[in-house]
Amino acid sequence: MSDTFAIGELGRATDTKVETVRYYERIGLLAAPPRTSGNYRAYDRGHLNRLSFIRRSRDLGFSLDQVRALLDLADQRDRPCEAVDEIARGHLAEVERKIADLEALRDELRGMVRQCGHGSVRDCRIIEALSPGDALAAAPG
Amino acid sequence: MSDTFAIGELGRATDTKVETVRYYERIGLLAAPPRTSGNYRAYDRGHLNRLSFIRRSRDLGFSLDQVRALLDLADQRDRPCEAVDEIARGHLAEVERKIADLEALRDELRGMVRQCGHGSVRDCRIIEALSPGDALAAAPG
DNA sequence: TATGGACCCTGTAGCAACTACAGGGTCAAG
DNA sequence: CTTGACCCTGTAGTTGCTACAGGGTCCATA
Repeated sequence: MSDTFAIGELGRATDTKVETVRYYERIGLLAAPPRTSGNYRAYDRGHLNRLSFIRRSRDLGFSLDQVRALLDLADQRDRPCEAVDEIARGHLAEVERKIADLEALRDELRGMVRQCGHGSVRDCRIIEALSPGDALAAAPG
Repeated sequence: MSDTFAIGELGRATDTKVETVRYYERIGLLAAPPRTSGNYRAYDRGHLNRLSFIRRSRDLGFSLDQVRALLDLADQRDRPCEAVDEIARGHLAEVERKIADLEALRDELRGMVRQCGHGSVRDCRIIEALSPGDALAAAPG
């Protein structure tokens, strides 16, 4: 029933390592809380909300800079939320690009793995696929 | 028609920054070439092949450690290529996992963006989606 | 009252995989 | 003989943490 809590408790409540909480404070993402007489950080519910927001955003893949911007925007409750939308859309576009890249990658890897004849490295299609085309001739053999 | 070339040329030929080439040398991925009288690195076709292999592997998302392993294996030409196959398969599984993660992420982001009513931040669904459920009550406002 | 263990503090260094200087040396062209 | 493009070494920065080392605090238990 305490209304403040120490860093370990905060970490457990938000699934965040203690070092990470201190790191967020150091880079100015999470406000420094008041200290107890023993110099322990004393967090309150506001900090908990803030950190939850940060962690959820991070889980969704927003960068720390994006999280910072989102936090700033979340505080300007009367402003139009276009900027928020833009950050989210930008991130979505980024994620979609990454997926496309990874899918191309996956297809190439699948091709490589499929062609592997389990012979010797000499005839390995994977090594071959990774080697430069006309340069093989110059390789020591 | 020179049979050796300087680091800049090597970089251009493999789409690699000069600093990156030196970095690969420093971490022992690319053999240190002989030097000219003026202490310039003098690369030959073997280095070019090696670096091409490295870059192609990196483009395909292999980690430097994986690349190192692939290079070692590629040199053991008489060994069976199972180890190569295993690295490729492991990497493929990793890529597939990443794609699945990103697709889940994308769906969540799409949902958020779709619901944005372009009103004020106060009513922003995106911010809401990022905020902890029961914690909103405690937010100032 | 002492002591043990769980927790907290600061500060620094490490991870991947580069990238970007600073402060110099080399080399070919004009 | 100077300009400018290139090269050299060494170090520090990037992102987002994570892992110590070397201490201090707090609370329960003997």
